[in-house]
Amino acid sequence: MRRDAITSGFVTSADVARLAGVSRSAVSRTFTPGASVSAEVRARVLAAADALGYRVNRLAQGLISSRSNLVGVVGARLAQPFQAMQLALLSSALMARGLQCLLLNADDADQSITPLIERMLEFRARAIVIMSGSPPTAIVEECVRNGVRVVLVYKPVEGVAADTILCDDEGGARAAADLLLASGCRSLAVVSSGGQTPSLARRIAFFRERLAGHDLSPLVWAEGPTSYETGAAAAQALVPQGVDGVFCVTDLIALGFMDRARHGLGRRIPQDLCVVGFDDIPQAGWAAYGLTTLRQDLPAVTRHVVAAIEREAPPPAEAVTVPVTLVRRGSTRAD
Amino acid sequence: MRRDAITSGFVTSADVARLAGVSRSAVSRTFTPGASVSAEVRARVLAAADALGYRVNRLAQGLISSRSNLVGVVGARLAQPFQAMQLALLSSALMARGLQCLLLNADDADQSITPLIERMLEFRARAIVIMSGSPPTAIVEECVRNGVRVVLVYKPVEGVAADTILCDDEGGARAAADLLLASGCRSLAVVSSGGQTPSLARRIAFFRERLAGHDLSPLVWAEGPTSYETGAAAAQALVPQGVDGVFCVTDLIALGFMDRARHGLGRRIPQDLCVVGFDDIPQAGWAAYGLTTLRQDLPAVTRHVVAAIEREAPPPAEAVTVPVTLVRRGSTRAD
DNA sequence: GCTGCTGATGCACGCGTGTGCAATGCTTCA
DNA sequence: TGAAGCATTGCACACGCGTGCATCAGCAGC
Repeated sequence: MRRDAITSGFVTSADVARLAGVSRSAVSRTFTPGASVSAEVRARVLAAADALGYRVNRLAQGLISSRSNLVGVVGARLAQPFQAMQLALLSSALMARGLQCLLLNADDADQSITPLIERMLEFRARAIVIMSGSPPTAIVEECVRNGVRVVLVYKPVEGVAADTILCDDEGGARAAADLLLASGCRSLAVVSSGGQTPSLARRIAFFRERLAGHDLSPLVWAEGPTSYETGAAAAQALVPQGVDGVFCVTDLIALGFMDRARHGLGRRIPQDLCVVGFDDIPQAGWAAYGLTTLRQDLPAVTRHVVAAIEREAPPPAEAVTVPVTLVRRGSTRAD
Repeated sequence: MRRDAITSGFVTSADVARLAGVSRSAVSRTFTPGASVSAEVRARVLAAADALGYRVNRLAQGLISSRSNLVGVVGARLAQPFQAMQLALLSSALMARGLQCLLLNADDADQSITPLIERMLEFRARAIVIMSGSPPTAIVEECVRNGVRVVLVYKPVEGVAADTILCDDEGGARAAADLLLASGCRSLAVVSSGGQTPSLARRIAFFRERLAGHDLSPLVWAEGPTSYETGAAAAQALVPQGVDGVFCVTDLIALGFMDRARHGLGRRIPQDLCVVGFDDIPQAGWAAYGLTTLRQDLPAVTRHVVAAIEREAPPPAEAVTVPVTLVRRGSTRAD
């Protein structure tokens, strides 16, 4: 008993072929750009397809080519401004290229994102973009072996044939240090979270290194999640110690720091305290804050990700580093 | 020439069967819960699969069952806090149920999201969640006809067998009006954006209706995108007219309004001006704002969405309305 | 020893699509 | 007119998997 196209279920190319009075091949070719079909047959097929509401089954299509248009995107803390911006830009760019964005939320994936990557392999994804979590080398190698491109955003993995995109943590941290020093701050601190991602750790390290060149050593806060609340907690602990200049490795942390310093501890910014952030999320530019920060070039990052996915050649041996830009606002003093 | 499992490409169940010395059926049954396989064969198969790095092909799996585990999620302005929260919660909930979240960014889809839904149909998605845009009735009906569940979040479509989830715009708008009146505000305004979604339009309407019961008529602002900047622009225009109480249909708008009123126009909140928002995004609770707002129960919305996807029975005739909660903070005066 | 039953296993088919190959018909050129 | 070339079309196979059906071995009960 054949499926009844009227009653329910999806219409297949065989249904269309029957109605149009042609072979199934003709239907397939009609929807395949560059295939050889006469204008007359094409018209009949299109009419029949339209009448029946035919939609090509991409699952079957992917089965043939043994590769889908799916791109797995692994991310976490998607509700936070920076990650949300990243995802919005990336999903938009992928769609523009005809790629499907399969979103994998790593929030509940304690410890390892390996199961998420495995799921993408099962879907024969064309590529996997890692925006969060540190994938074990083994699983990345399995992806590469199977022809699934892996793009690591801010998450370097050693000795693996995957595209890696980094931002200029070094230049950013140095600029932050230089600006705070130029503002006359001498009692400095750097605020990060307990979850030390490679990028955040580098920002701390380069900031400290730069200060060490001036024989200064900042207080270091590295507890709690990467959140507004962590910034507030850090301010509560550090400001009473006389800190007059802070580099927060994330804008979100910086905003929490500013709020607690001002509204809880009565400090004036930038008169009593200078604050520098990192990322340039929209809230940093809001009038209540005016946070001086290091802007990440997210469009550039997105372009690199898409280029890595579409490139045919193997990934370059070296990571791409995207520059950051200092955006001066009211949370720091003019020189 | 058969594929060489060592060299490249994905391992198939036939490869595993060959190595384990069993039939391909045995491999399939090993990975099918509840199927009949002896412990000895299962062990051999698992060993072979592990040695070869076998991963079941979900594309082929979906082809068999003619239904995938994919859930299409249509959203726009994903970088904005509220939408980002929605997406974060939904993607997490879907993953917990073993469903895949296929993200469709509607930002570049001017006018119609129909092409996006069509793409989901081609992937034989199990369900489609519309968080943004107004799908034409015709395409929704096609989804339903093909057994693809459609869940409309805040986007009612008339006369269609789809689950619809609304929030209590009426109760929220009334609570906002009542609170502003109780605070002694008499020169009121309601601020929205130019892109009138059904939900936002209802908030305006019910707010006006409530005030009309007190013989009051608010100024209405409805221009620009639903953004922080729109709130600032509205403040610039409305505050000089003597407005002393504002209902912003979105927190993001409210924060822009507050910032301009305070830092640009020198008004004190709540002494000179009371502001009520809607949504309760994280920023509303930040110390710099303390925005009184109507909290949406996003976890409840998410639960309803997931329930609608998993339900076997046809969707209920009536929309589900999720209540909102008044969260009082410093942007309004105590009675 | 024979029958009936149960669990394990393999064969073969179908899911919906793309495509190589051969056959067919038409056009063009000598 | 005949041959060659080209565009078009259908047949048949392959993609990787799940599963109904038949087969078979093992075992209990008579």
